[in-house]
Amino acid sequence: MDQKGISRAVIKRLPRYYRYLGELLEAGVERISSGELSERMKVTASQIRQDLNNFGGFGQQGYGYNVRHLHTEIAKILGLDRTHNMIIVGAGNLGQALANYASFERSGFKTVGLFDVNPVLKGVSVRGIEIRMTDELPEFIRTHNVEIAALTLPKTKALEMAKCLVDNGVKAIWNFALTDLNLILPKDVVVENVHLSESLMRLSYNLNTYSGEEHKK
Amino acid sequence: MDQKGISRAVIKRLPRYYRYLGELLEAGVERISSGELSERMKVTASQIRQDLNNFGGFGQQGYGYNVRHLHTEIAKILGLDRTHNMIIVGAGNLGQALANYASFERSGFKTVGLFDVNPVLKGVSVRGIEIRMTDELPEFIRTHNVEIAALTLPKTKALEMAKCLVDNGVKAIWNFALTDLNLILPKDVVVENVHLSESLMRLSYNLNTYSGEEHKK
DNA sequence: TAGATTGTTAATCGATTAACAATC
DNA sequence: TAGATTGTTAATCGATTAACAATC
Repeated sequence: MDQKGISRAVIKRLPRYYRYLGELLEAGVERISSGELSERMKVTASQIRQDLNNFGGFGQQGYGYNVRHLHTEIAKILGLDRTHNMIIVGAGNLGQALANYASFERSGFKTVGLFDVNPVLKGVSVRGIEIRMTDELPEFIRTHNVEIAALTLPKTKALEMAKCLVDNGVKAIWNFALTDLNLILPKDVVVENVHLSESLMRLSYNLNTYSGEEHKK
Repeated sequence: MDQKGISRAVIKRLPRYYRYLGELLEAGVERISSGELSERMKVTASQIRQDLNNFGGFGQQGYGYNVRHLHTEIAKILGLDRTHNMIIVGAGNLGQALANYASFERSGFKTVGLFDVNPVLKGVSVRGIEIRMTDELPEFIRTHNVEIAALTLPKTKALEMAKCLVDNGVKAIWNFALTDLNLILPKDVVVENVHLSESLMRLSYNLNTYSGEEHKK
């Protein structure tokens, strides 16, 4: 259950495997070989086999992989076989957008609370979740078994809030603020960054570089 | 101006350098050495020097890097020295959240239009931008010099819409839909994916793996 | 059994780090 | 000039791909 020393590159690819397997499952496909999957996903079959074998022998020689089984196993690896309670801290546009995203719930990420510092938002409901003030956070975290906090606050407030969350038992931060929380928080707190403006800059770089140019290869 | 063959890993780091340099600039720091910067950013000085030297010798022996100059140069590399017109296709929660994000504008990404298929949204304004119906897209793209389209539609509609956008001259897609557009679009169209649910799954994996465990090193 | 396809080892490729000569 | 720090080459490390023996 506890896999250590698996490279970040492998982990990054797992959700994509999971997605393709889900689609195959829906399409009623029972088995798939690494070769077939590699064609669909445009990666090498070798990579698929190497990646999966980090976690165990999910396939069978001469047969390939059972789609349903592999899908279930990857779900377990990613922790999608159980529910994770999540709160969203910062009920601005982005925070509310996340609260409205029903699809996270389907993967087991349940939004149990929505918080903000702005008193104007107090009591406003988003998809049935009432916005609370941040002074209620410590108690709420303890009483609601909160594991994950999505941080959708301006960078100026993010660091202090992150510390507060961690002090009160939050184990994972989904960080949308443009600051490197991981450099400041205890090492056992998991941080996943979504830095939208950096993503947009990479897009812009590629636009600069490839645009107008004939694509080689 | 046209850098070819620069690795994706380097590009991924550039926006972060840019951010740190911006902060130094604001703090009034004039010069910085790779060693000093490496300490702040928790990367090796070697990596910083290697990365920057892909684009030219921005430093000076015995002195280090001039913060303002380096900041400006990275901006140029990332294409932040000019304005990019962007539209947002899909005016749901996420689309509206992006439209409200003023900070993109500050980096030169200007939201000039907001589109949806839902007639209920027609004419609604978000931050002064009126929501239009998607049948107006082709003309709008041509007349407004649109380079970038943010795709914030459900996956089912994303592919068809992406094709339409590209047919009408969009060169870059900022893709929030959970589908691999890059596998289907022409190779000279730039795609940058923001797959939120995959990000959340990686967070969940790490939560599974590191939680409770004493951190080694 | 013969054919297919995995699991796994070995080879290659690319990215990171270390070292140091060049030079401001 | 002496000291500092870059730019760049060489060494190391890690990730990807290829190959093939194991096996269903």
